Amino acid sequence: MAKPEPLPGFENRVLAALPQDEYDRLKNSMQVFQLQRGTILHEPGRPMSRVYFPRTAVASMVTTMEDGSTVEVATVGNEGLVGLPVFLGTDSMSFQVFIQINGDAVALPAPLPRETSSNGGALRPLLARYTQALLSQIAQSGACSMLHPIDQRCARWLLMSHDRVPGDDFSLTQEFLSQMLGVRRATVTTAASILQRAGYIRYRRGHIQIADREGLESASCECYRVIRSEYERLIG
Amino acid sequence: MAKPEPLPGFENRVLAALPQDEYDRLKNSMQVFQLQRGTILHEPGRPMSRVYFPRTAVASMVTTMEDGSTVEVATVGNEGLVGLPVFLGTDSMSFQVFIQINGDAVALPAPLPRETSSNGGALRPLLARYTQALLSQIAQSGACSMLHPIDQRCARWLLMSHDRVPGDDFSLTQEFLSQMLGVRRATVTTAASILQRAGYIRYRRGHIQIADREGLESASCECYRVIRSEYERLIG
DNA sequence: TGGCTTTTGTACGCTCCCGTACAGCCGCCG
DNA sequence: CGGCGGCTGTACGGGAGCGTACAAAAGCCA
Repeated sequence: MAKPEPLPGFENRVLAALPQDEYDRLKNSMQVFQLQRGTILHEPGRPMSRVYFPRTAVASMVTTMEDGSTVEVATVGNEGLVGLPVFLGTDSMSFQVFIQINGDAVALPAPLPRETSSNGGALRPLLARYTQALLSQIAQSGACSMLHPIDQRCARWLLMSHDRVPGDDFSLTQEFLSQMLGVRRATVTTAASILQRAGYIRYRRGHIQIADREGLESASCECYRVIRSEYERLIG
Repeated sequence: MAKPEPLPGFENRVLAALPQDEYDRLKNSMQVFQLQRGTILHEPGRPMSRVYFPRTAVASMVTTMEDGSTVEVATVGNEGLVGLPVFLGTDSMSFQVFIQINGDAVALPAPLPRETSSNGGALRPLLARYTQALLSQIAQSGACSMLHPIDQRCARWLLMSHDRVPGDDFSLTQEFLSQMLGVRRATVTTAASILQRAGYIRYRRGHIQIADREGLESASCECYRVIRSEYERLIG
């Protein structure tokens, strides 16, 4: 299962699926943002003022518990968008969303141009199918973290990021990864060492490189394939 | 946090939120099913022929891994429906859905009457908000099972079922509950004993009674409240 | 170049839950 | 009313990951 081909100009896949005229109509309202790791795109409960369509950036949706511990519930990259609630009838959701991997994203203002959000356009059915794909992703990764050991989940996470990023490497600390996976930093160190010793990845001080993608896939659990094929079925 | 008031006639809450005329238009296509525990409402990948709106029945969405192990990803009762994909643009999803607690449900044929699924009606925005609530539920319970000990999760599960069922008791074996929570049956026994000794629940041979709801809530983790308040915000 | 900060490696005891196994018990059905 | 099958209680060793702690190395900045 090869890494997905990047779109020309590293476009967002949802926007790229729009018919030309609809895309053109939206173009005037679009704004491009360079986003740095840690930038917060949405705080739980706060109204959203923009909808972000990542191009090379990758975002994380996380829940925060009362004791402060956090877990990632989903990854959003160029295959999707941040701001589904805007289409689902509210203007906020209960997760925090922030940038995980530096890159850029296209944004639209949150109360979208009427013609776009109403029926008849191509955007709405696209978003509906993306919603279902996201739902599957969240469910599958939830199940995954209950049933599969940390090194497999680690491999899965790296593959999913790799799919959403231009090259073969990106910046990432083990500390950060541990928060995404909901485990200790030390646990990530062990898992990553295994993958590194096997030659699947290489990393040094906050920077990681996917060296052998096929190997990494073999080290991951089935969940990577399940999620990916669901995305392909629904929005591929 | 008291148990939600049952609707008159134990109606499904989504259908009950429809304006009278829209409800009446659908009424002709409705069919009532008595559903027994174990009845399968949807197999992964298979096209859905009906959309089910549970009234007193409760259903579970589960993922099944390649090795056969299963985990519940969501519970659906009178607050929602089984068959969202029909509204999201496909006709199937990647989970299995089956009946968890005996009861009845109203069903509509899967390619819904056109006037209903198109825009302008009251149903579609309702479903959109339910979709978001379901998404939050799935995400929160995923995070929950990573971070919270089994007895708290057990209490949460019981509360969520209690909310969706007419009385204070329902039939449930520890074996079944263990599959829902993704743990060993023996682990459930220990967790349930704790709750029973505290006087929160009473059970005997496949039958459980909620004896002290408030106590049970105190034994549950925050996730119950989080999920419930998100439902109230979105479709309350 | 040298020092400081950030990141990574590793260790140790501990807890929760697993896998497995078996015993006891309830309640239905013959 | 007795047996059988399904449900529940309990036990024991094992393993994965936790909390904590400290050391080493890599890069940044002065």
